[in-house]
Amino acid sequence: VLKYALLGFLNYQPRTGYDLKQVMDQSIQPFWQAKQSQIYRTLKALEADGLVTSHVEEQESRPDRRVYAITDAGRDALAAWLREPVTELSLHKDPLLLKVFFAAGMDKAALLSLLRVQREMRRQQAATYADETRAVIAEYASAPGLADDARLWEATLRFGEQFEAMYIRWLDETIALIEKEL
Amino acid sequence: VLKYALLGFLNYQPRTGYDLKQVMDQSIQPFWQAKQSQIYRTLKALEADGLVTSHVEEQESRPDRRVYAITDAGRDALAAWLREPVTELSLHKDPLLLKVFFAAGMDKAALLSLLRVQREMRRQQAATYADETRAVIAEYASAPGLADDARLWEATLRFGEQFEAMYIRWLDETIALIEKEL
DNA sequence: GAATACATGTAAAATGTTACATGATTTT
DNA sequence: AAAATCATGTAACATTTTACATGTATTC
Repeated sequence: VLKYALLGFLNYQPRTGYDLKQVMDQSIQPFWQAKQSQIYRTLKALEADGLVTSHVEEQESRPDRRVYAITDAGRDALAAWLREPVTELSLHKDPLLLKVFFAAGMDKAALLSLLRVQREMRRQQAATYADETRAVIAEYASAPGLADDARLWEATLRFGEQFEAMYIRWLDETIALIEKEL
Repeated sequence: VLKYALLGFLNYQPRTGYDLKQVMDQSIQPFWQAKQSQIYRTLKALEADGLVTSHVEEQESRPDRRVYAITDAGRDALAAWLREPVTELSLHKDPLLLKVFFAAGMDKAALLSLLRVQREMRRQQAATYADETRAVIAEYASAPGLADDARLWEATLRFGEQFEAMYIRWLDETIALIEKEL
């Protein structure tokens, strides 16, 4: 799937692996993530498949950049993927919830601490979406002809915000439960 | 992390790889999943590390079962993991949201269909949690001495339910947005 | 008669993470 | 002067998924 995320961004403009990592972290982070090294590897695979091309731009005082651009075949592949139905549910893997599930044998104070730390991290993440991610989207949206795109970007950002809000509500509920009843 | 999930279940009672797959799918599915083959492999790794032991039970007319049991070292490893702070945010990877993000070039009707299919899948998942998962938890909770455990199991189940409810709300919102404004 | 459940596993491919490697520029 | 950021990537390792492989018993 990372392939299509990269094609999606390259469909707007050519970029380097480094650029792609930046823009992914600033936009689709709530529902897709990839490490730098994986992005480089996937770009090579895309090039081998003829879905992108690349050329090296020489630079002074910085390493040369390899800039990738989408090809017509790449655009076709992206469009085909978008049309494909999504038949599976997305999966969430969460070590914190796993710990809560098995926490009966645990010290109550330790469990509460785990939940409170997580609450702070979630609050911070929600703030990042509300400030930074929203600003990045607004900036990209200012380009002409991207009004429809921006509407959809905002919709996905709202998903991230609502997810964090739900998570924080659940943490508050669960902290209260443990304080009172366990 | 799967290691600890398996240790967590084996800490209640010995089980086979097959059993573990069943119980995982019926309880922690909202926040952890593993394939059968991965479970078998991880059990072998746990045995090599001395955290579980196994013995073969012969059966007529069915393949022999290899039953795994947790060791003292395994219990220690589980307890140590539970105490470890969770420093990272859990990540959600969702191809549907990725498609929405890049859907500007897509046919409006196709996008709406994608969202409506997802809505039905989420509704179904929420129903499964409310009926089946809740029943399985209630059954396990009826065993003596598991009242505290059951409280925590229910808390994690509520997370699953609230996640699905949030997702459905977001889908309704987004479907309405696209119908009206795009 | 076909599908599902029971019950086990291996092999290969794909995906994801961590560590290594380099070196300039900018900030503290 | 040290640390962080910009900018690029490779290599090794770990995890996860998919496909293959086998065979009985029970249910639809």
